[in-house]
Amino acid sequence: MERYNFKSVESKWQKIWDEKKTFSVQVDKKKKKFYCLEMFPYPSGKIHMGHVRNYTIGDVLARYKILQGFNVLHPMGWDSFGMPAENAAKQNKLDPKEWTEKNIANMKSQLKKLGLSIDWDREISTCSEDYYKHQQKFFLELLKKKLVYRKENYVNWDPVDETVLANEQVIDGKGWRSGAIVKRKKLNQWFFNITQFSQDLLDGLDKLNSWPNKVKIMQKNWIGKSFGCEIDFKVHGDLPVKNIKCFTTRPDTLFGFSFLALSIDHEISKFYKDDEKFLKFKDECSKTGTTEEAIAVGEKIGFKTNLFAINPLNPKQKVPVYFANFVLMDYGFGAVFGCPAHDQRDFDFAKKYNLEIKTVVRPKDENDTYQVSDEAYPGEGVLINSEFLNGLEAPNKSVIETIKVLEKKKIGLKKINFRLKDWGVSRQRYWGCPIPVAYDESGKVYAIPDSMLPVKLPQEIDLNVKGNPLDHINKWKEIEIDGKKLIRETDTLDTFVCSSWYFLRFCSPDEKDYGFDKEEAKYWMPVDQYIGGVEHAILHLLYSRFFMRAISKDNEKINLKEPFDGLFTQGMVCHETYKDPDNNWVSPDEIETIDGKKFLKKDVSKQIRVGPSESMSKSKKNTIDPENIISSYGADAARLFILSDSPPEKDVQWSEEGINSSFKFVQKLWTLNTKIIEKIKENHEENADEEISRYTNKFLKKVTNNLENFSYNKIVANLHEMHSFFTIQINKNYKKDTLLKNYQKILVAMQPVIPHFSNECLELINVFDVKWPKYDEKMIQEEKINLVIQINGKKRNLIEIEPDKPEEELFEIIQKDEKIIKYIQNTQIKKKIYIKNKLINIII
RNA sequence: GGGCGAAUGGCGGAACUGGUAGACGCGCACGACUCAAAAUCGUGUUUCGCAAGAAGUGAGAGUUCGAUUCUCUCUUCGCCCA
Repeated sequence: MERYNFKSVESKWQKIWDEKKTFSVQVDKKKKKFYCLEMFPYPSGKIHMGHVRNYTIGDVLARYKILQGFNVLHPMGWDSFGMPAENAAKQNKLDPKEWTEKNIANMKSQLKKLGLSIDWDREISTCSEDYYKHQQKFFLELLKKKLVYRKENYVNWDPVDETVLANEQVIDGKGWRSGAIVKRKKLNQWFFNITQFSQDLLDGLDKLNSWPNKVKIMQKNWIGKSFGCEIDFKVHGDLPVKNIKCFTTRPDTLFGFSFLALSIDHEISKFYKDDEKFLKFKDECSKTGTTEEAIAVGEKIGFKTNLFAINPLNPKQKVPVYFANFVLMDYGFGAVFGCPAHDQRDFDFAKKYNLEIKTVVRPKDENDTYQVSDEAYPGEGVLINSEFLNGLEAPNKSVIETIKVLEKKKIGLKKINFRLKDWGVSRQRYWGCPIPVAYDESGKVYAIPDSMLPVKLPQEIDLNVKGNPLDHINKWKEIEIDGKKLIRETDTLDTFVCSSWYFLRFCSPDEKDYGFDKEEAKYWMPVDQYIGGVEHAILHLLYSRFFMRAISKDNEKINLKEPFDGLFTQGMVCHETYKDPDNNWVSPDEIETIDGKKFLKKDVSKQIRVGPSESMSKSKKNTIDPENIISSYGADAARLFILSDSPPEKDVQWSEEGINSSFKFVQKLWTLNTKIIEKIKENHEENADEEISRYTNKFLKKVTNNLENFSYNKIVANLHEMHSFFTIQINKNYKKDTLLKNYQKILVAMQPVIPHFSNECLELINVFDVKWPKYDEKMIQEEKINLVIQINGKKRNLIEIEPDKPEEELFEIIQKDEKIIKYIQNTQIKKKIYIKNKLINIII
């Protein structure tokens, strides 16, 4: 028997798909559309296993939907702006564009080898002028709509990459790419006014029924809506300041007030701009990052002012006003009132500066003499030591009551506050989309006119300069608009902007005048199923939701809020980790297995320690190169394995044994296929036709359900079961037609998972135009049913019965059953429970 | 500290709305083929027990005729936020 030659079969079908443009689609209003999209990759040079998993999952869905008759848009593109290109170019003295294009070409050929059902005619790359031209137009549109603005702001400065980082790009006080400790720096920045949509972005989550709950919760927490109160504190002192505004979610703890803390950027700091001690303090503060986490972990330090604030509920009480490093200017008003007893940061601060710690909330099971001692008590309870507020349930009732009092006295105002901040999009980098504005001498902003778009990136640049390379190219910077000499903006846009609308561009990638065509976008949008890593749960997905709203505002071309109707977040690909005796990481292909133990290939005296399975990473050397896997096992085997071992939303463990087993399974399916083709040549009248039809229908039902529920791992199990069934059944006799028709359906059902194999086998039986096979519910009804017999809820026997037998009849059978009789003789039966066609439970 | 989720054989994982726990795969063991090995095929594989049987889904309780599934308490782990 001929072995299955995956190499020739896979390349044959890939060529056919390419040449016939099998997956190229057009708007067709007669057909229902399905937009299947996986998060597009950054062209780093090579695909990794994470890509293989992501795109295989998407491909299974896309192919299934195609078979179901949908008009499926399944595009692919490149998120091709960003720092790795610039860094690589710097190191190797290359052009970032060349480096990127080379990577794209390589990755594209790798992806093609996976046999994906991609419409490559729609390929886009965010670093191409065709793409970023439209992005610049969107920027200017947003500028007109006042959704983009410029302000001077403290930013997270990455001293290694010499760029500004968004808060969410700072992890543990370090830059997400460089790992360098982040510093504070004041810069003029462009911002997207995402906060204008805070409430809308929050409300929209409720309607996203096909999104994972956890992602919605993460976004909700990120938006961070809180209910509280704006309080206007009266202040005394030797500065010309009368009031300080604060926002607080806990106005009910005002009787525990012991200091007022200001951000070092609060406007009051202007009075201290020549105070050396203050400047020293400010310098100290800038060493702590601006992230909430850095502030929570870092030491709380303060600088005492000459001001005193008055407690609005207790005018006799005066408390000191400090500048403190834990207060952020962009939350609330850059001022917080300190209640040390019930907030841990305030507590730490009060301890350090010897401030009063007055307990005003007691836990429910304590009495009124309760006092906070070693740490703050931020929990629920009852108000104490708070005069007319005493006895109120905190915080639910007490907050509302206190706000009422403050509003009556006209010193406070009920207020909703959001944690979400505006999105700073300026990056001091070359390899990004230029921001299409210019400035005159006074700093006035001028939009670059439409006729001068796109603002192209200059070529032949020197990347080995400090700061932003664009800043150094005067020839490019200087322009003239309407006879006015202006200087261009040299910052480029955050690459998250590029990925905030690429799904729109896929609808009409060749549209010249605008980012998308009205009719095409109307047909294809929204994305029906978006698939990607959960690491983008907040940033990319929230930005895209914002951008969709921002573009839609006052736009006759589109009016859509949510770009992604369905979302699926897949798990990571993991692999065991290995270390040699000297504690160095060892890669899997440097290892040899002897008698179940692992040794270093080049020195077998050195045994390898096997560590836990962890997400594949270059630093731990536990990566597997997909290209090697595909060339030695084939794309179908790789697809089969990456789907088989775990549900798609969970992490999967890559293993040599696993891919090997999938490879063997494809061979086994081929052996079966050969046998079946032989068998089809025969025709018998005495037959097992019903059995095989029944099985096929059951199989199709399972596979269909598993496809609908993203239980792709179970489809692989279904295929194994099918293989065992047919391997045994093929020895029986069938009518030629019955066998052919059933087997054909099974081959089609394989198509989403192992498309090359399926197409090849279908071709061998001369089937070309296929649809997703429907199963017949009638054929699934069992002719015999296994009835469970329980005594006191424990299974004691299993009998085979015809369905829908009357209860009394069953009971008679059971009473004579030898396994059951010993339990029920000489005892009284208290109760019988009968679940039709399932079980009988006898209680004795 | 808060939120979300998870915990099932040696391992990855099945079990639809409470109704046969352990599908399917890996690994392992035995057997067939072979001079031998690899490959392939077959059989077995939760634990204890020769067996009949008993126990068993992180721990403990509860609801129920019946709980991996529902409720409560706890433990451990993961992710996100702090």
